[in-house]
Amino acid sequence: MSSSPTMNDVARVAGVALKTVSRYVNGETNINPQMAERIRDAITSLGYRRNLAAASIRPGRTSRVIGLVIGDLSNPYYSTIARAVESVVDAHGFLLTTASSDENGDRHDRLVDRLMEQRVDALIIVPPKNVARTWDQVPPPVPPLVLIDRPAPGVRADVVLADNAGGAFAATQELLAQGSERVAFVGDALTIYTMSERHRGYLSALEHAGAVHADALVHTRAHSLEDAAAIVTTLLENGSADAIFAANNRAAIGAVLAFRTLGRRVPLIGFDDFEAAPLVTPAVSVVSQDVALMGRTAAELALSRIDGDSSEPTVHTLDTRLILRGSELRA
Amino acid sequence: MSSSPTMNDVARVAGVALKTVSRYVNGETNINPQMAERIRDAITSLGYRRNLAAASIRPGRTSRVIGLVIGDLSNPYYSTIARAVESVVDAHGFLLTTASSDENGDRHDRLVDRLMEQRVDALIIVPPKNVARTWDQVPPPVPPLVLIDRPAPGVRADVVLADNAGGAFAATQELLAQGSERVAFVGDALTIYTMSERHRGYLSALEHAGAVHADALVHTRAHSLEDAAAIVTTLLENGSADAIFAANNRAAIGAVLAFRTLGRRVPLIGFDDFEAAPLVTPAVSVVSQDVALMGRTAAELALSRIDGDSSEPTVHTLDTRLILRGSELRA
DNA sequence: TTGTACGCGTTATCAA
DNA sequence: TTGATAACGCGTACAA
Repeated sequence: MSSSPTMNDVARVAGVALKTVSRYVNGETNINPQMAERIRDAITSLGYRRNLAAASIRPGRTSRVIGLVIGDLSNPYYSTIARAVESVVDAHGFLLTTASSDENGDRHDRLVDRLMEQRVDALIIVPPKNVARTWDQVPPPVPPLVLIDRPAPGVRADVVLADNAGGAFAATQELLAQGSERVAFVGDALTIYTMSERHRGYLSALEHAGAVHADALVHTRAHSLEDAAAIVTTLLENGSADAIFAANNRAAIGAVLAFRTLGRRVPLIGFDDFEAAPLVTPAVSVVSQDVALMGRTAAELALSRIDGDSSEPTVHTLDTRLILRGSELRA
Repeated sequence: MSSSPTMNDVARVAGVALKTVSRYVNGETNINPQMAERIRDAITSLGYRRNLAAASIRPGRTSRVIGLVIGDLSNPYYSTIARAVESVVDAHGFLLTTASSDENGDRHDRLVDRLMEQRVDALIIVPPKNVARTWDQVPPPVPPLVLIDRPAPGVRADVVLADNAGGAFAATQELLAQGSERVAFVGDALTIYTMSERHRGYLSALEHAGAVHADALVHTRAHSLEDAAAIVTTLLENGSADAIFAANNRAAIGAVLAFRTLGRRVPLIGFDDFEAAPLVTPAVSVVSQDVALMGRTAAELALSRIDGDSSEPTVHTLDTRLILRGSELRA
């Protein structure tokens, strides 16, 4: 692996000064056409390529790379965000470095530090469920920061959220409107921001309709498909619930599996769409977040901060949409 | 946004020489404990952070970033690859910059150029379906290169492939073993490497069993769910096929939709697993590729090349696995 | 063990 | 319009 030709090599071969090559490479116009041609020839004959890392250490210059820290790139929710961010920043000439925290606070912090050492121009982040270090412990300067999906304590950053409470409200309300009277909440721990918001919307809809609210109807230990399926099986067998609001994907799929095993079902609405939802029978109704829009919005916020916008940080709460496919109906 | 403190600032505040700070930061041992403490204090009080971009331009030093160019990060196939690559390279201290080509050759080449200008230590690539520039047109030096999913013309690079032909052979053979006699091939254009391999395996199984091979059974225009559904509908309505080998995800899902609409079905096996496959009725049998293993293998190859391994490039063909869930059976 | 001086590839200043 | 020279932040000979 021979070493790369440098601007100096190009200058030497073209018989011009270093700075002239720099000008040519950076597309400046005030250049003699003959020199330009000599430079062009030297570049192609040497196979010269810019060294952006070297360029980026100059004062006022940046890496034109944006860092994204999410939970797990192989999770469709996060990969949709990543792709949306990539599309927007690419259109502005930025590369995207992606990193998965696995929701582990220490790992998240390590990745953030590494990205800052790499001098990314902005950080777009999904805060980990298990926060280790808070942002006020991070010494400045910190690059422009945008949070997705969840807020984080003690940060000065733009935040892009889904209307979790509103979506849960709409789903619960729809189940009640279809004649259900005891709607169960099946989800994960309420210490998770999105869960707590969805739970809030669920309670609010019950209250709004004057419907039954019993602790036995709220289940916050559905950490896996299997957990969710077991919970739903119990709910149906003891007849305590006559409809289910599944507060995330796993809970919804678990409910479908339980229905299939039991051979009977109750009205169901899930939160967050998934590939299988329209394909199962009955097709699963969901509260849909526009995940790609969340990514695009975050990317645009990051770019405008890079551009120098120093106005107060904003919170963007994006609407959710209730997609009814049949599973919300009584059997 | 004030500017970052540098090693020089730390040296000044700590009252030591620049080089001593460099030694401390790089974890060298031969350092006076008192100086080490003064340096540590200066670092925390200033909020000093290394500038890895600056470090990387030194001769013999590298960016410790690996570039990944895939088709579309929001596609589960690619995001699984990306995550697997990320896990492996992260464990070795590398960051991962991911970029989506959308299978567009020009875009792919642009991204490759950009990543090389950023001086990534290796490139892991899924060649685009529409190749624009071949690798022998890229001037050296080129970083270590690993190809995933498809070969590319004129490259010196390690390649990681799935055994597409073998998987298709096994699927077709299973359908024949279940008593089908006219197995249709529903897929995309045979100009796509993986499609042509799967088609080859399909033909080979037919020949091996002495089964019917008719041009009317081979359909290579299933570019979307809808295309596939239409093709399968026709095949069932005119009775020309009594089993379907769906050569990719979209074709398999399209077949399921057609079955549902028609109210009847024939034995079906798809290629490449998908989230909904076990959830629909009947659960869809598939040829499964270990996509994560492909990513891990590619990452390990890249790392060993970075490590200096300059042996001949290798081709790794990973086994596929036939997962039978019920859809391969006669109704 | 610590420090000096220089170079990495690039861009910016300023004079020619 | 072009060029000589000085940074940018860091690591490495080599000397002290």
